[in-house]
Amino acid sequence: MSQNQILQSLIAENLVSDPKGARGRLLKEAARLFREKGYERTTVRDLAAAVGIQSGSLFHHFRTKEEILKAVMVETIRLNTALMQAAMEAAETPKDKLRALVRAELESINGQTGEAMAVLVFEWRSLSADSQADVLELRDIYEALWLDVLGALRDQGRLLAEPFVVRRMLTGALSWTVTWYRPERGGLTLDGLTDQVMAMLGFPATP
Amino acid sequence: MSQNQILQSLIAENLVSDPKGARGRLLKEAARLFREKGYERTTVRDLAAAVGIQSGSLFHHFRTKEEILKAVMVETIRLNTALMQAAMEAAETPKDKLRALVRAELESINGQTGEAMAVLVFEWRSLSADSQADVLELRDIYEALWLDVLGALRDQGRLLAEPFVVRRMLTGALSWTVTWYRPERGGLTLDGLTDQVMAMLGFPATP
DNA sequence: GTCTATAGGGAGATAGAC
DNA sequence: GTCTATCTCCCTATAGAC
Repeated sequence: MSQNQILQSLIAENLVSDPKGARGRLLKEAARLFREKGYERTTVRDLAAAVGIQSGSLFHHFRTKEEILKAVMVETIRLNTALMQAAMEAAETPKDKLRALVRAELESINGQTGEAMAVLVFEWRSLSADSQADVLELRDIYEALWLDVLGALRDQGRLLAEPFVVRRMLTGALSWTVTWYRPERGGLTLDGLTDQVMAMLGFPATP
Repeated sequence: MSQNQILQSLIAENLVSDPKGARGRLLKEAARLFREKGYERTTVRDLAAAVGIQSGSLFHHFRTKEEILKAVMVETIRLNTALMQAAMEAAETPKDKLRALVRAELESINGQTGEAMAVLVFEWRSLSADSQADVLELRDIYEALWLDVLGALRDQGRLLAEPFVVRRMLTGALSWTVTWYRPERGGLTLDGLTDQVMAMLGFPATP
């Protein structure tokens, strides 16, 4: 399945909003603004203006501003879990699966859903404790994918560190790329960056 | 020089505030609150209450709230640059120097200055563009230390990836530990965590 | 150097017309 | 489903007394 087909099927199941609809467009703009200015500095007036309505009208779609933040995060995790699963299925060996996961996460962070992924990392504290608990449940599915693959590499003796530590280090390292990686400025492509991450972990690029 | 001696000499040079003085205590509380609730959600009333004064009195010490954020960041970088330099001087080989840097940065992030280090990472966007430029200058000195060591390892053929990419990955990975690493809960000591990071990079622990 | 009091501005959210 | 109008609250920062 292509990335677009995955998105379409999630929309059909009502797990993520159609980016063409009113709700989907708002969430997309919200992700952009939250990433750019931070959740707190983004006002409901900013959000409304970004989709061309008045601030009062927002509250027809969402009860509170925080509900918007939560929706951005929930839909992002749902989409990316599906993308990761698809990326892994195409790979055969644990090493190839790891590469697929790294590549897919870098793509999530630096591609179309990058703004929402950055929000997930940097605006976490702005989410209420209750909402955090809900979102964490979804995250566990996603993390299990990684731990399986890293565990297999560890069993093969090709990974010297503990899988759960490596996963947490990679979470930080890959998320952080959003602050510095600029593919459009030339230099490093997404595949090149993936090669660098694999090389850092001791897996030389196979040309 | 011990860590405490380094701190004392920076205080003597007026490069960081004495934690016992009024300014130093405020900055320490500010770091704690900014880390806990975020800069935007922390009010000047919160800051004042944390040191037992009224909000209006704060503005006798700092002209604006943002000036407090900037001071937290500047003093943190100054202290940590000095700590890193000292940590490196004690090591001989590039590998040992890398370990010393990793250990020192993990200690900065998870030790006494951890709150301020986390603020540096997570509240960056809350700093005005002008202040960001000032702080970035200080950061360059700090980063050069890392690139020298990673470059030496690369020359030795013991590092497969590009030094500047590895440094950025490590910045993310090590900063991220602040969100999950809890030494007091047992399990992993700071040295153990350092070993894990080194192992991840392909340098087995030497017992 | 700290206090009290308050100015001045925006913030999130609501109500009811269309 | 969007508009206008507005409520209420709380934020940063200032002023002047002590």
